[in-house]
Amino acid sequence: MVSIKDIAKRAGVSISTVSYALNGNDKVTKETAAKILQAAEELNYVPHAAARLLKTKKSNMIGIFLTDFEGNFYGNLLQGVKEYVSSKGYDLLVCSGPQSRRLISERMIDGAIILDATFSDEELLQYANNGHKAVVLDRELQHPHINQVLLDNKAGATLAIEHLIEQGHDNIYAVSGPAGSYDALQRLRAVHQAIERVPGLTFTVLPGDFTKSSGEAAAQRIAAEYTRPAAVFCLNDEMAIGVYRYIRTHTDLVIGKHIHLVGFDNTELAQFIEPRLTTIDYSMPKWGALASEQLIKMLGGEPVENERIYVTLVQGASVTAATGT
Amino acid sequence: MVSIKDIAKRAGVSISTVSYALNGNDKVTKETAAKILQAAEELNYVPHAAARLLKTKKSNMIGIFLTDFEGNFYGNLLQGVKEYVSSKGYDLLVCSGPQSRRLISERMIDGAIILDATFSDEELLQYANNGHKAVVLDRELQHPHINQVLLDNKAGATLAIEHLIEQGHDNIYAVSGPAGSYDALQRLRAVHQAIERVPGLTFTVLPGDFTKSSGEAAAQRIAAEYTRPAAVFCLNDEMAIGVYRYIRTHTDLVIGKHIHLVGFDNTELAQFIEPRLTTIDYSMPKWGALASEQLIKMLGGEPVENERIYVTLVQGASVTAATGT
DNA sequence: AAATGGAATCGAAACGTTTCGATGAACCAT
DNA sequence: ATGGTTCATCGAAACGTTTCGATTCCATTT
Repeated sequence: MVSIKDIAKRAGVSISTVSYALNGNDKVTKETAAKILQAAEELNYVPHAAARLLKTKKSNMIGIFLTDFEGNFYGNLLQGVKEYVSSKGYDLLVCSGPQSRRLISERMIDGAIILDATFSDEELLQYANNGHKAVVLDRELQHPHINQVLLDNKAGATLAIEHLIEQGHDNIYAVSGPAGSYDALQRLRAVHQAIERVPGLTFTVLPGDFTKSSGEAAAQRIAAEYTRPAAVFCLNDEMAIGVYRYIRTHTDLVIGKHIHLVGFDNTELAQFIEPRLTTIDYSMPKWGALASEQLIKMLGGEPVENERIYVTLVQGASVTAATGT
Repeated sequence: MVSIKDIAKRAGVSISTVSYALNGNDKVTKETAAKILQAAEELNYVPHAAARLLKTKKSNMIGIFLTDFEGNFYGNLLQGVKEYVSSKGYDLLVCSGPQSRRLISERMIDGAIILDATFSDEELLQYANNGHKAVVLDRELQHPHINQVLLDNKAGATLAIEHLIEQGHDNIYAVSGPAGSYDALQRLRAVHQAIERVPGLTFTVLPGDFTKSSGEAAAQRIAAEYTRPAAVFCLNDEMAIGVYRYIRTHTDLVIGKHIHLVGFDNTELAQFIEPRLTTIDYSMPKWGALASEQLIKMLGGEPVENERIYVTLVQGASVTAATGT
C-alpha cells in the first residue's frame, strides 16, 4: 500500500513535511505543498485510518448501539442521527449485538449513543469511568461523561389514559412492556397515577414485552373475559398491532367499537391500519439529532444538560366515545 | 491507558511474551500465561484495536452500505447479516452516506456489502482493484474481488404480471422505479416480456421512484383516466402503499375491485393493510445471511459463485378475478 | 561582513501491537 | 562431561501516522 513515505520519496521531501502538507499545515510553502499533493494524487494515496487513530486517538466516528435491527422502529431515528453527525464531519456506525461493544472499549469510536437494554448500567458507568463519552436514550444515569435524552414517557402515558377516560371509558386495560425496560416502567407508573386520580374505574394490567405476539396474547385474554367495551392502552404500537391481528382473526369484536385501543410511538403501521390507531407521537429524527448534538458537544468538551423529547396524542378511530353506560 | 507494556512490567516478563500469552499462543508456559492473564485482568486491560489493525491488517469488521435508513425495508436484511457475521466472529457496521466510504478505502473494514445505488460501478471496481473485497446486492459487476447476490427480479415480475393476466385482467399498468436502479430495470424488462407474450392487452408504464408519493402520483393518473377495472403492478410495496393511500382518500374506487394491485417485497405493511396486498415475497434474512456468507468466504480466500435469491407470489385480496369482460 | 531572526524543512520518537530471529536454560543420549 | 535438541522467553523491528525539537537556509539588521 502506498504510504506517506512513498509520497515523500517521490516528492523529494521528508516524511514529516508530507504529513504537514497533507494536513494543510501552513508551515509548509505553497510550492512544496503543491508538489506533495500532486505526488499523493499520482500515487493514489489514501491515509491509513488505523495508523492515524493510533497516534491521534481520534477516529471521527460515533457509534449508535441498538438491541436489534428488527421492526421499522429505528429508521427515522437513525436518519436523524446520521444527518447531524455527518454535518459535523463524523461517521456513524450502527452497531448491535454483544460483540460490537468492543468498538467502545477498544477506542474505535469517539463516542456512543445507547438505545440497547442489553447494556447494563454498571457496564456503561465502567466505560464512562474509563473516559468514554456516551448519550443514553433508554435509562437515567448520573455521570460526568454520560448525558441523557429521554422520551417524556410520563406525559405520553398520562395523555393516553386521560384520553380514554375523557371518552367515557371505565373498563381499562394496560398492556405492559418487558421487565427491564425503563420506558415501560415509566409509562406504567404514569398509568397507575392517572388511574388513581379517577375513582370507580375497572383497571387491569396485562403482561407484555413490546412484541406483536405479546399483544395478541393480551387480546386473547381481553376477548375471553369480554362483557362490555374495553379500553386498552398498549405501551407501544407494536403490541397494539398484535391486538388488531388477534381481534380481527379470532373474534367478532370490532376495534373502535368494542375494543378501544391506544398505542405509543406512532409507527408507520399505526398510520395505515384501519381504523387508524390512536397513539402517542414524537419526532424520531429530532430525538436522534438531539442525541448526537449532545454527544458531539461532549466530545468537544462543552457542557451539556440532559434533554427531554416531548410527545403528543394523535387521534385515530381506534378510540371512540363510550356508548351510554 | 493500560497497554501490553504495563502488563509486561507487572508480570515481570517481556512485551512479546505478553502478546503471545494474550493470543493464546502455546509457546508460552501455562504458569507464565496464568500470571500474565491475571495481571491483565487486574489492570483492566483492553487491547487497542487500531494498533492491532495497523500491524495485522485485519479488523474483523465488515460493513454494509445502505442508501439511507428510512423505511422499514432493511431491518430483516440487517438482522440476517448480523447473525451470520457475528457467528463468524466479525462485527457488523451499518453505514450510510458518502462520508462513510472512507471506512473501505482506509481499511477499517475487511469487506463490504453494498446495497447503495449512490456507489458507482467505477468506484466499486476501483476499490476492488485496490484489493478490497465486496458483495454487491444491487448490480452486476465482474471482478475477482466482487461477488453478487441478486434477487430474482425477472421471476418476480413475471409472476406478478402473469398472475394479473390469469385473473382475467387486460388493462394493465406498471409503476416503475428510479432511473439508475438495477432492480427496477430488471423488473420492468420482465414485465415487458410477459406483456408481449399475450396479445390484446392495454398496457401503460407510469413513472415512479420507489417512494410512497410516487405511488400516489401514479394512482392519481390511473384514477383520472379510469373507465374500467385496472390492474396495477407497482415495482415495490412502498409505491403500492401510496396507491392505497391515494385511492382511499381521493376516490370512491375500491382496491381489489376497481383497482387490482400487486407489489414487490412483501413488507410488513403489505401484510397488515386491508385488503392484504398481493406481492412478491422473498426472505430478507436469507438474503443478508447469504451475502455475508459469500463475503466471509471471499475474505478467507475461498472461491465463491454468484448467487440468486428466489421469490414467490403471495396472494392477498388486493387482486381478484376480473368480472365479466 | 557578521550577527540575528524567522521560516521552511527535517529527523526521530512515539502511539500499541505482532512476530521474526536470537538467546539461554534445561534436558537427553552418548 | 560433552554436544545436541528442545523449549520458553526475549529484543527489536515493523505497521503508518503525527508532532516536538533541531537544523538549515535565507533575508534582514547592524
